[in-house]
Amino acid sequence: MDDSLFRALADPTRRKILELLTEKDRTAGEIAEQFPIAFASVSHHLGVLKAADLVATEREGQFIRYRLNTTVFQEVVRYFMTRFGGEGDKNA
Amino acid sequence: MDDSLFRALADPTRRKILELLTEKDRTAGEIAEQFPIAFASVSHHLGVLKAADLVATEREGQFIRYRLNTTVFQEVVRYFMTRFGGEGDKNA
DNA sequence: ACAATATTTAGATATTTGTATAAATATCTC
DNA sequence: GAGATATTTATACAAATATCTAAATATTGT
Repeated sequence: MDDSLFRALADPTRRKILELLTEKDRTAGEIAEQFPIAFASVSHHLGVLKAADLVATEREGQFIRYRLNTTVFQEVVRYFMTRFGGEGDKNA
Repeated sequence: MDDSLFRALADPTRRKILELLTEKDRTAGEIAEQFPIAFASVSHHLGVLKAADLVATEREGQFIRYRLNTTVFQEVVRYFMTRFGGEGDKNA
């Protein structure tokens, strides 16, 4: 299991970004305006998430649209279920 | 979802400790000797895991025995499944 | 090509973190 | 209680990280 994945998940801002992307795909700016920190800082977080393959991007004119890469989340779930008891899903 | 949980999982040594505890409960010393770092450093990691409630301890004479707290792992799985697509288990 | 908008990259800084050594605490045995 | 073993806590330090401001890059529209 890739180290960058868990490190990416370790930051609350990044987890919040992921949750925002659960609702719908968003541009970098739309994401950034949800946080009290500088745009450049959010951009850094987006880079970390992308490096961990948790999100993917697509340019759309001037904008860059971010979306979740759900495949990787399935890998995370699989990691936990296979290693730490497969009963975690019974009443999820 | 608690921040300490994901931060605890972000370190590869700590994840390895958790995997060791999957096999069987172990004392701090048994865990520490599996790693090339100082005992005190492993002890620090154990403290982080315990603070995140990922492991529990029980004193056994001179020894302190560590075991997984599987409940918390189920919470992690639930976190991912509810937020990021519940299909992650289909072929786990 | 220029100005405006969207986003990332670069450089700087303060905080956090992983590790080490040394000291402290707890338990056991004699 | 003294000495041995097991473990944690304290302190220090180097490396990693989150944030900032400023500069750079990319796209659009005039």
